[in-house]
Amino acid sequence: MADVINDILKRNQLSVTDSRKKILEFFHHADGALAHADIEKMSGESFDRVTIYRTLQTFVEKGIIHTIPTADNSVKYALCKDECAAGHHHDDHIHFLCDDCGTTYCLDTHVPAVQLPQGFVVKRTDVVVSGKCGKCSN
Amino acid sequence: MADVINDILKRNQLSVTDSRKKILEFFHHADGALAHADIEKMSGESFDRVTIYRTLQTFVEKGIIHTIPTADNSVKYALCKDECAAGHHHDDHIHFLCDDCGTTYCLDTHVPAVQLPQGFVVKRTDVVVSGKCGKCSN
DNA sequence: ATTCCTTTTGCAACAAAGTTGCATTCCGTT
DNA sequence: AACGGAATGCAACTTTGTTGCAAAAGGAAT
Ligand SMILES: [Mn+2]
Ligand SMILES: [Mn+2]
Ligand SMILES: [Zn+2]
Ligand SMILES: [Zn+2]
Repeated sequence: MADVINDILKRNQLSVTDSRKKILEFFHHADGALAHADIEKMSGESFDRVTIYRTLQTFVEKGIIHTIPTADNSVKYALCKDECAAGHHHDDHIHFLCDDCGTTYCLDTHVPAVQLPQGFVVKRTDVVVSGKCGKCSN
Repeated sequence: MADVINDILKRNQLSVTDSRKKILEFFHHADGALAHADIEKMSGESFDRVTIYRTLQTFVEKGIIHTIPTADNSVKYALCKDECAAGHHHDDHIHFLCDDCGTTYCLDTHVPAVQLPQGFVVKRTDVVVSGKCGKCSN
């Protein structure tokens, strides 16, 4: 486990620090996506708020995690499953936000190709579905 | 013009106030979606920041405008073209965010039906595409 | 036009979220 | 062990969003 974490950081030319290891572990243990606020709560007094901001930013830039837009002004983050590299994300899967339990899922469904007007160039497509997840719909 | 604005408010059982008229006009004149910050800049000293928050919230509840999630933690708002009523939005079109000019477009393309795992119930689907718009891609 | 009641607004105070600069500490290498 | 660059913590600050309450405005009735 510790090896996996270590590897990810080294592979991305990032020095292995306590905060980075801890935050990466949070993502690995989490069953859904995490918001900045989630990490802040989980970490308690371990490290500074600012460090979390900077770490998340670094991870996104390196292609270790990706962002998930939500309708309520709260970006969430999740591990990139696909082979994402610095500056080149390929997280073309759809996301699901459960209105009940609040969990954000990365689903295996690929985002569909969308039809756009003449001249529009697609860089990124986000599909965010909300409703009730499997656990909450019964 | 003033009549149209007036009608929308009355139809939704909202009293016709300066701020509501002005904000509705902003949306009608805008070629794209507007963020809270945009409206604040446009209105100058006309009315209070809090009024803008409350007005946007009211308009969303009444089905006059709808929200558009973005990856950068800034919700945008646009007029509902479709027949949306209080508590029942039907804005099932996709959105496009231009990375160059910042404009957010409501496109006429309908959101696709997405395949979800067993037990997942869909309430809302947001498709947000980003890249370069027609004006910026040349 | 005046009155009356309800809704909306503005203000102030506050809370939460995010940013920046800089000194200190830590990491990786020599 | 020592060094240099990168990461962290802290403080100060800005921006964004929320809440309570008194004043003002809107709409309906007289
Ligand atoms: Mn994902
Ligand atoms: Mn729209
Ligand atoms: Zn759920
Ligand atoms: Zn553009």
